[in-house]
Amino acid sequence: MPSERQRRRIPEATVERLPVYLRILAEQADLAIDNISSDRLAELGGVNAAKVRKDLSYLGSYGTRGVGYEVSYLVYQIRRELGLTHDWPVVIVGAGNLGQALAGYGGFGERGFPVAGIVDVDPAKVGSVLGGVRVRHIDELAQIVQAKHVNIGVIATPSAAAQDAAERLVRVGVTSIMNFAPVVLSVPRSIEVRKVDLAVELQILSYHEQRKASNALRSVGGAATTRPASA
Amino acid sequence: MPSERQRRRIPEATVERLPVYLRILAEQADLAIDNISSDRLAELGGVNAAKVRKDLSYLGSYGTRGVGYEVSYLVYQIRRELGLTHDWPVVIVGAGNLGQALAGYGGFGERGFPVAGIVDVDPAKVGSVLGGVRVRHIDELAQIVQAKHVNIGVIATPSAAAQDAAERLVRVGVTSIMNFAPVVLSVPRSIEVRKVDLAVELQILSYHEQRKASNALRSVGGAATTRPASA
DNA sequence: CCGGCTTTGTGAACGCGTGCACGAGCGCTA
DNA sequence: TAGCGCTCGTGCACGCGTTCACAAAGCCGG
Repeated sequence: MPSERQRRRIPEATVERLPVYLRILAEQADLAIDNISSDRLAELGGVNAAKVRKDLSYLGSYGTRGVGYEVSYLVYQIRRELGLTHDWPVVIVGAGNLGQALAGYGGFGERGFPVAGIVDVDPAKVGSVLGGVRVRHIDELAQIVQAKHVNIGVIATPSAAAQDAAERLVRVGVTSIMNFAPVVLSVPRSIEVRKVDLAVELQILSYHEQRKASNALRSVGGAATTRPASA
Repeated sequence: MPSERQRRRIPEATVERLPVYLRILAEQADLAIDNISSDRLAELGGVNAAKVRKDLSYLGSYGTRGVGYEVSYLVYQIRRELGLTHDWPVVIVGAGNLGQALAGYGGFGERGFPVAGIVDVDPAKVGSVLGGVRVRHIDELAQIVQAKHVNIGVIATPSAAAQDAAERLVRVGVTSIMNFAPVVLSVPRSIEVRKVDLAVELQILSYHEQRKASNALRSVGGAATTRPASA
């Protein structure tokens, strides 16, 4: 008999896909679909069916052969594994353009990540209200984090202030950081950091665009010299 | 003699790191540092030195043994490879909270991705000005894309509208898409899509937080039963 | 109750990315 | 000009992630 909580480590690549499955499954549940095959889930998620099955197998064997997976049960299992059985309040550092948009974006709270607070160094910004949350001074960070039991911090400051923001967050006990500033943060190894760098994403797209362009040029030039006679 | 343009394909993993190197190198150039070793670059970028050298070797061999890399030349080479020798105008679809923040965020233009236009379906939003760009109706998408030679589109719509936005973008000739909506887009294979899903990022952090918490619990419980007598 | 159909779960092979280790090459100094 | 120290470039091995392919297992119709 396998141990009930065989908490074997889940590969990082799988962890990154589980939220996608979860969203799709939740949508299916809303459509009153209570059973789904790995094939269908793979199609909706844009991935390989074998990968879906292997990913889900890390949670335990919750499928039924010949039938598929029970949507609601799978939703429950994924939510449990991702730690989404309760809310994770987040604190946003930086009330500039991006910080304001994040605070105003309702999607966070809906998905279990309510904005516990937003702080800024600039006294001029303190006091204004964004998305129902009042901007407070960064010196109140510790108080917010402790009062609301915040574990996750979001850095939405300019690049120059990001490292300082990270250090403040770590100092007050935050252990996970989502960083929007285009800098490499230096933090203790125990702190989990996810970076979201829009410029990097655009530059990757640029690379592929440039590649398409130069390939197109080459194939035009190459066609004249390498095209077979009439095959 | 190796061909001058041995355009061997660059691994995707490397492509994703080149923008980071580029940013660091540009910073070093601003500090009047004109030479850098792979070791130092690795340290600043938070990666392995061997990886840096291997990544850069895909661009050609532009380093000098015993010395390092010439910063300005490397900047030039990376920019060339990423297709950053000229601007790539982008068009933003969706003038909601996020679209507004993106348009207002100056970082795009600075880094070579000027906002060529921002469009929305909602007539009430059309006409207002965000970050110096007037919001136009989505029916004008084709006109904007053609007039400004846009190849890259940014989807900042609600989930329900994202697929339609993607199809419109593809139809008017956009071939790269950055998607902020939490949905899997269905587009032709030739279209490059990068997704940026904030909820997914937070859920990944949640997983690690939950893991830390359950590990802490287990080690406390386990210590009571498994701690050796006095070893 | 049995045979066929469907779909899961997973062993195994493959390919990509990472990191080590070291030879090759360059500059500096005496 | 010779020797030395430093750093690049890369062959190689290892590990992770992906995918195929198939046996195991459940459902259903006759």
